[in-house]
Amino acid sequence: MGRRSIKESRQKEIIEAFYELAKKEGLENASIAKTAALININPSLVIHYFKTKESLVYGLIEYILDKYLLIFKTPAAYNNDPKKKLLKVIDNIFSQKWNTLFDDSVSYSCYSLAFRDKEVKEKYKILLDTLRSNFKEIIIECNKQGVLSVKDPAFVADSIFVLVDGAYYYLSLVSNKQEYKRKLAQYKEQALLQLNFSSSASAKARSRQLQQ
Amino acid sequence: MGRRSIKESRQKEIIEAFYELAKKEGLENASIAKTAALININPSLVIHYFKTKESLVYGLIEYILDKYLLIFKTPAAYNNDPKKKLLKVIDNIFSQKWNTLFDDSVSYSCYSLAFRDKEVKEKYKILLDTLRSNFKEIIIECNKQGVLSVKDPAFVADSIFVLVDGAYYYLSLVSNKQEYKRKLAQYKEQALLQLNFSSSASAKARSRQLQQ
DNA sequence: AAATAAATTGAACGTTCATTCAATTTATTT
DNA sequence: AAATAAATTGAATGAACGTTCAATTTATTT
Repeated sequence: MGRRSIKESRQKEIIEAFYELAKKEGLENASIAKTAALININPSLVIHYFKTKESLVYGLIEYILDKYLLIFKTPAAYNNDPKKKLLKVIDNIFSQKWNTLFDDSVSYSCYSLAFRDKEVKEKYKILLDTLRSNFKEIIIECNKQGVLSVKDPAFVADSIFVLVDGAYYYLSLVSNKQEYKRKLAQYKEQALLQLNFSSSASAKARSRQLQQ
Repeated sequence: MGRRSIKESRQKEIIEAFYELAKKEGLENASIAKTAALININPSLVIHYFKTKESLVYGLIEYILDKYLLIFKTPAAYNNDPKKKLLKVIDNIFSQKWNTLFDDSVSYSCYSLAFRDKEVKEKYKILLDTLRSNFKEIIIECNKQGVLSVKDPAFVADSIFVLVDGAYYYLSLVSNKQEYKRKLAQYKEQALLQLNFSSSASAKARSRQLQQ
């Protein structure tokens, strides 16, 4: 009896507000008071749902890490077509949506916490390993169906995510839209190249380049 | 006349203390008061040399960015031997010293400021471009001397730094020392592979893998 | 020794912070 | 309608923050 609990939805609402605030002003400037003001609630209500600010930040990190897995979201129709699935995942990774969603200071600020917080470090490690593992599985599926013949799927999956993380590290600093677009396309091609998918002529030229 | 100014050395001293503090407690928890306490000076002396905390952070960023260029520091004797120089630079990048110097939360926290601060963004962009450019020049030297035949030095230089940044993004989360060492060696080999330098048998195996 | 200017201190300011606690409101059950 | 429990508020706390300003100390020059 008593009132129905809305704990989970309220927590989510608060985390989302906290995230929006952190995007605008930086994680280091995102406070409980400002978060509460953003959604017109009392600061002590935030404390009621997250006992400390620390646990609010943990909530934010889980929220962010969950979003990363969205890159594997592909139409159900692709489930029996691993090649389509693989290409869609790569599209997701190098899409404009993905950029604007994850090229932000909040991700890097949260990541930086891993250096001083063992729990955060483990969570991030698990995520990066999960991303690689999921990708590896798709490659293996492609191998089975004969649309790909990658000898070491785990190695290539790792290589591609290293490429992705390194690519965005640079891309996030590129202000010129033209340059951004060009670079993004180039990195995407390099990813496809690692799988021996490659469409454009320039990609083939680069393939020769890399193989000297 | 009057007293001799020690502005520059004092500023450097303060920045270094601020950096050490930020390494231990995180940039977001590094305050002027704590910095002053660390070197036994008055907090207002910090303000005297850096008018605002913001400019102290700018100083920190410049301090950090300068350190990155140290990877190009090689024995003067290598100046006429670009191959040795190139290999030494790669050694620097993948060395333990480099790791402990730059695998820290402060670097990522400072980097994250680029998303909200145009000046910081430009400084980082210039640094990353400088790293690539310097590396490219060494490759070109190697080409000239016939010890390398890289067709697109700029492209390869970019690829290698993307690899480096992506590699450390993952490596920074690896707690297991064995795994760290193994992965670091693997990424180093991948860098050498991009240049068609490759020593070990496993590297050659991977070369075949990548070229299918 | 007097003049000078930089180095340094120390007290004080208002602001924001996370967190506490008791009180009140609101929805649901009996 | 009474009981119940969660939702929410509001006031208050002490600590830390960045910054100010005037006063003092210290080293150098004339």
